[in-house]
Amino acid sequence: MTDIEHQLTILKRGADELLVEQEMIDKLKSGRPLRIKLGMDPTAPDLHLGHTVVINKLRHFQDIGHVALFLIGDFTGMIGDPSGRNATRPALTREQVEANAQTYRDQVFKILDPARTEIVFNSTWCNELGSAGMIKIASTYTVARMLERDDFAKRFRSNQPIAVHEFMYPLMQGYDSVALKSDVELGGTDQKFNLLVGREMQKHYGQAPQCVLTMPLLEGLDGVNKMSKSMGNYIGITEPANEQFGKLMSVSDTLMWRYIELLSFASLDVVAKWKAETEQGRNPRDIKVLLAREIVTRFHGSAAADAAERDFEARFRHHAAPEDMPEVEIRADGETMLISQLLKQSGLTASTSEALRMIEQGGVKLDGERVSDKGLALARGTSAVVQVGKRKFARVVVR
RNA sequence: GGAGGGGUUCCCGAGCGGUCAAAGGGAUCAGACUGUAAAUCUGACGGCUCUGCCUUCGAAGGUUCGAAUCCUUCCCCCUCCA
Repeated sequence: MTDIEHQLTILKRGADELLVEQEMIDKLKSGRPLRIKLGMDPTAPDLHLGHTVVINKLRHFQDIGHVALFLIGDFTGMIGDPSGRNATRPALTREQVEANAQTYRDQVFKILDPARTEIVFNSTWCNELGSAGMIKIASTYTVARMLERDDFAKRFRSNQPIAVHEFMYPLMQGYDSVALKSDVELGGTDQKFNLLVGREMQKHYGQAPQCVLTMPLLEGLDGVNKMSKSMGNYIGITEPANEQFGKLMSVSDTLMWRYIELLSFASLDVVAKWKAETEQGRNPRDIKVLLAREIVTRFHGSAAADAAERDFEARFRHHAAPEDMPEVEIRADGETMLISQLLKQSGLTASTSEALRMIEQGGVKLDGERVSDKGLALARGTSAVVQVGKRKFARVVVR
């Protein structure tokens, strides 16, 4: 396999589409470090694994010698990306944008190699443009072409409002490519239109058009919907190691391979070997542990990954209590406190009714002993490890 | 502007004067089985001082012994016509 082919294999791993492949090959052949653009609007304060799919891809490019341009869309963030939307996005305030931009900066270097990364803000050049510059940009694209875009077309057809400034979003994103002279731009599949506008825009400004590499949207823990904070099916990159480990272990066997493809840096040969082994009867659980370890190590270091694994083993294989759990002090009104009250007040259940239900269903344990008496009263001064279901623990003291 | 159809518990969706805290499905949670996987089975799924009581069916009023169900006003959505 030639060097170019090898690079191409790495870059196309997990990718949805590479446009235009021949152009990509030519760029790689030139031998110079390519400028790879990835833009993110600072809309959400915290990143989750879904966001990292495309950042990982940027890392792949770095690993074979190219330059990462991580663009924080502090200007475009204030327009709001209409992609995949059926309504205008609320614009962000300057303060929100800045706060989020800072978290992004802190978080992306868990993945990217700082030595080969330039962090750029598009307000740098967008603010320079002025009205005249904006009009010039707006003149490069037509309304008809803008309406080709599916989400705009749908909204237009169904008489949902499209504010004029929303047309500016893809144009400004495209102009970013001009300003950065990018060779390749990465994005999720939902970004395809915007990425292609970048090509048009570059041609218009006399540059060679960038190649476009789109990555699939990562499914969340449910394996169905895309990972998102609002669906609650995400693994945040700042979550504690134990949480990340546990959540990864709870992923289904099918989804596991998807996660490996899009999140792991294990080489394709290794992945192929894992697959072969599983088919020959190796427990997929073992592979999942490897994945969980890798991800936790990436965000918390290997010591934390060791600890998370040990904790996981203890808790779920040997049914021990976790190493650290919240400590709660509850004040009793009288000399004793009912177990249902304790559960509610310690926050282990949302309501008294839920507490009683959990006891009926055998989901409550006190120092490892299942509680079967709904009327159990605990004397003041009692201290115990209370467990509800498989995952909720607290060390509770009655005062 | 005109005509029609809707708003029910997290979501979808039945109910159309009492037997309704409200069918069914989904999601979720607990238990069993496991690899905290999937599948499967069982159960739960408004709140509380829990064999009972209280608050829910877009909002506010009203009729009635009794309303998610009937009436009035208001708010919001959808479809068709202009």
